[in-house]
Amino acid sequence: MNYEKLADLLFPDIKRTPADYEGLFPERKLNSGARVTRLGPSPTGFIHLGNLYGAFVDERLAHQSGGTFYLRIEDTDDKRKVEGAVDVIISSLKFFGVSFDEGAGLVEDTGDYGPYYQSSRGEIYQTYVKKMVKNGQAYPCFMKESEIADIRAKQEAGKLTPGIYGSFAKHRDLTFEEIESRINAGEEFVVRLKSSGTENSGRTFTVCDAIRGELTMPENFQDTVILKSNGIPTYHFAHVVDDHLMRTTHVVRGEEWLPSLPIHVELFNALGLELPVYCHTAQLMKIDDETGVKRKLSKRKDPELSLDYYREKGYHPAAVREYLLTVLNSNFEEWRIANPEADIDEFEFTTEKMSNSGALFDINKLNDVSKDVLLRIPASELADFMIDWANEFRPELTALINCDKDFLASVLDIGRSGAKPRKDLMYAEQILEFIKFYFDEWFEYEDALPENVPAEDYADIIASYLETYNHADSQEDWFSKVRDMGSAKGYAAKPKDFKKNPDQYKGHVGHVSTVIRIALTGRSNSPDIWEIQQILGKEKVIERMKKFAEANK
RNA sequence: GGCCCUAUGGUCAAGCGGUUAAGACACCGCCCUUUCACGGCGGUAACCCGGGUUCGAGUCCCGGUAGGGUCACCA
Repeated sequence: MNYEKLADLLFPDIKRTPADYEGLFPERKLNSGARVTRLGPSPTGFIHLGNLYGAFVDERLAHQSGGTFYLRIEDTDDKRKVEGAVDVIISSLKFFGVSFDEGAGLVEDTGDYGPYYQSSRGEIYQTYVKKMVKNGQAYPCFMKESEIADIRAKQEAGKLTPGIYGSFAKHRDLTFEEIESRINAGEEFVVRLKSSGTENSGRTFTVCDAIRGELTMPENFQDTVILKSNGIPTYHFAHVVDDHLMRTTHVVRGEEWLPSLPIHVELFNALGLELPVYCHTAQLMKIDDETGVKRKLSKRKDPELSLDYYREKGYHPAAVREYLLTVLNSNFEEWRIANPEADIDEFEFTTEKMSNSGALFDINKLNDVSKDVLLRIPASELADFMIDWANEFRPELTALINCDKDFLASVLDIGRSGAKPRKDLMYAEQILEFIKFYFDEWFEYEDALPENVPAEDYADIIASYLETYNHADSQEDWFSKVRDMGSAKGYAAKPKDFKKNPDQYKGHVGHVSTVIRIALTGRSNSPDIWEIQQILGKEKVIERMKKFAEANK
């Protein structure tokens, strides 16, 4: 077989050689130790927490080392393409603090290693495929879908390893004349790798994975498709060519790629290219609602794990990032405890500290992390965040959107200063519930009055309260008035007194406060009454008291 | 089914041949306290199983078992 002639027959229009591209995309000029990483999403228009988790690794690795992080769109499959998906990917990631230095962009690509859409790189891939054909490392295969299905059926029946390899690779040794006549007859073909491996050869290879350490695997023996009949490569081939030409140093991807690593290694070797450092991340998992079984996050099944879901819920991006980092690097929490105020970027992220078993997504933990993260964000910023959130996802919340920002900030800031700050705030939707009673539009009596307070006391307590109410009172003065008023009506000044002698009192000062609290907030639980009153203002306080007294005459 | 990865409390996890087997979240109790939250103290709860190697194994080796992943002209 004259492979050179074959290569020209298959790719008459490809005039360049790999060497040309080597010159076009020279090694990057970066400091030693700088890492080049990439995110290679397929534009399905859906991006979930697991994607962000992976993207975050790429981003940290590159930016921590003074390297480059770029975006490459892996759109080699038309069926998966969704209009506008790239915009969603870029803007979602950006919202969560992951931004690219180079690559596919909203308006246009940036960077010297493009194009960054695989669909625009056909000629490049074909140049490398042509070289492999020329070297006798790849061959055209004309098998039809039905033929392949038949082979598979036979293999399954005979309990053989499925796939196109060895004697199942029927077109591996077609003669030049046969190939030529099929092509002249207009037959479609794919190009397959002519694997140098054989099944059960016992030959293995070893690669060093930055997360998992040394991995030893059997050699590949499948004649995998590298170029589809439409002239676009499969993932395997595109990965090898692109990550080489774009000079990626670290390939971060999910562990689901581990089984195809032998293919990639054989391709790198066949092309005489250096292997990147692989970082196969463990997947974020969840318990399947129906089966109760732990499994990796799925695009279809888990819409609640979509990044949009967290945006809609109103999780602050900093909280999501911080949560992801606690899952990603086992020593992060320790570091955070030691450096409570430090910027997240100061944490030194390492692949070695990454877990290699799949972590279950834990909403409890996210919420807990979020409380601390929000505490570090100034109230005015949180006010902006709330308003932005409402504008985007809850436009019907006009009372919030149009409220006075300073007012909102003081509402959000309640009890947050001091040695033991409150940690009430987790995410926008929850915060909204938490602060709703400040707004007349949403104010309502949600909770029941305390049982031990007789109904005839309700209005009476409020009336007495208003008699002595002085908005300028200090917190201490205010409370001692409440206490005195309660005592006069037969309520213990201290809860302990009531507990000791429950028969001597109607209740204790806490019950009296609860009546006031409900009058003020509609709820039996709230932050400090005095502070709320200060925020609401004198008129509003009196108005609410009167309203309550009226309703409980 | 073949191959690959993984295996410490409910969850996330330290641990690198000798520890009373950390810590965080969740849960429970107590304290603080006018409610709630915060905070403090305490508690329940774990090395998948079986063989080796070793004076000694969560830790090393070999078998199982379980879970996950993967076996496309999808990525």
